[in-house]
Amino acid sequence: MTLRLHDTAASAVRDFVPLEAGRVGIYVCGLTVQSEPHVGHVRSAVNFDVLRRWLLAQGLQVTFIRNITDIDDKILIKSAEQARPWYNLAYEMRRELDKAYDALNVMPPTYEPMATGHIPEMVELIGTLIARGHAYEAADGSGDVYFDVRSWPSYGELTHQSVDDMEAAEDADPRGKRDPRDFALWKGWKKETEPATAAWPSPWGPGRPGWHIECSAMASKYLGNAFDIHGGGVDLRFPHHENEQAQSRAAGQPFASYWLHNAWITTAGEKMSKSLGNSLLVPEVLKRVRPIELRYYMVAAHYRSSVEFSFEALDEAAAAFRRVESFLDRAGAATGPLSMTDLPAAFAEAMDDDLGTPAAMAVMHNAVREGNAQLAAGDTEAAAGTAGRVHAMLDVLGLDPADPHWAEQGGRSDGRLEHAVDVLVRGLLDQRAQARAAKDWPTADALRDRLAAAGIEVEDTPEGPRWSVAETH
RNA sequence: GGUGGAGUGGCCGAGAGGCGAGGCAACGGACUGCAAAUCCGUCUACACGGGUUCGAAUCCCGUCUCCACCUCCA
Repeated sequence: MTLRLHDTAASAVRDFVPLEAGRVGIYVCGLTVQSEPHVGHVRSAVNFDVLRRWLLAQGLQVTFIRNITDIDDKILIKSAEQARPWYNLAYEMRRELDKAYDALNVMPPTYEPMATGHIPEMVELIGTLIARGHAYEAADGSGDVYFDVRSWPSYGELTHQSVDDMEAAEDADPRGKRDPRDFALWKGWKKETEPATAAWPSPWGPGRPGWHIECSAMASKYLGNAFDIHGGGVDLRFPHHENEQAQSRAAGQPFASYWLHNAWITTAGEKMSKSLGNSLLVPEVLKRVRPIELRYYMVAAHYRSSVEFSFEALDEAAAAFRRVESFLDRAGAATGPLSMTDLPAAFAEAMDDDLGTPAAMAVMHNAVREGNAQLAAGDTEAAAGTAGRVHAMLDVLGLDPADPHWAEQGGRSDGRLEHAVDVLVRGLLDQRAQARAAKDWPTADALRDRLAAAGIEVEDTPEGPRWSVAETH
């Protein structure tokens, strides 16, 4: 069985063969830290986290790079508006982003390079491009350096476009470009409007790097001139990834072997945007569902399908996940601590088929139903085995409730608090048990209603009553 | 104008020529003092019009609708 992945460059699903057996290098474009992350941003991170976990589950050694763009036009504009240094804004937003990633159990990258920490590498790469005749200094004395698109015949290859068919740029001010499609590698410092802290020395005068060159330089620094997978959101295919590939290859590097792109989370049928307000920022959504439930929602759809975000669908996903969680809870209670067992073959096949998480989820749900039936039949040994498989499947998806990471993220169990509440609830449940023994149903139901009013649900099971905090909203 | 993607049942979401993914909701049954949970069962599909085929949600042609991207910023 071979992992197959959809490669944008090939417009097809291809067998995945690492450049070096047993090792995989992945570069994923992170964010420009200019505003708070919304759920669309973290979807990309979650999708590639699933890819990473699946590769790890195959026993591969994975080097995972996700960058931070911490200098760009928007950061400069916003920080100026807020009258604070650009690096202050970038750092704050970076911390917000880290929090969101962490909340969703996205594994930290092997390295997380920041653009401003790699200026020398970018300057060197630009120098190489100029020396090879693929880049030039702007004719207008601005200090800009541009990539010469016409000098690279395969430009457009990644996104299957021809330069001549591209919409002519309505660029009234070509700013010293030879062709309107040429893009900036280096942006000369604009003394009048930009702070001196945002300019670095270079052979072409003070300035800062263009967006595309950052990723080219950082990818090769940490992964080498040739690496396996480059990922990002669909919007990055063009121009960003097309430009990256053109630059790196024009500099003589093979660059990425596979290009993976995740689709959007949309609202009202459209790409998320700030005009929709704050409702879709990650902390906002996490007021509604637990982080693990949000992650489930994201993993339940295929990474290349756009997902129409709605709170109703989110609630449904949360309900579905609680069913799985409830099975593991009850299986654990019946059989003792659960361990992971082997992954079902159908699950592995689904994951190998371009990370078919929907089909993989279906396998997991079928196992839950089977396990529930085993529990109902009193076959705890079989149920323990099934629960072990469910654990293993959830682990690959980063959704194992037993992962201590979730407890730190405000999961349902906080040991001390739960114990304290348990003692209090047990007292009431004892009273209810007495009432039930006496067939005093009104009293028994009144006690249950009282707990319900406090947000505690009671279920009677063959092993006695269980209580849990209601998840309704 | 170019490039890429989408339209599936009450809802969310898979699949990509034949055997109805899965979940949520609803309804019926079992279980329960009543519930809850669980199990069993049931219902509603493939945007539209043609075509190919023994057979089409899936392939072909046409049409409609929607989305994304098209070179810092726009």
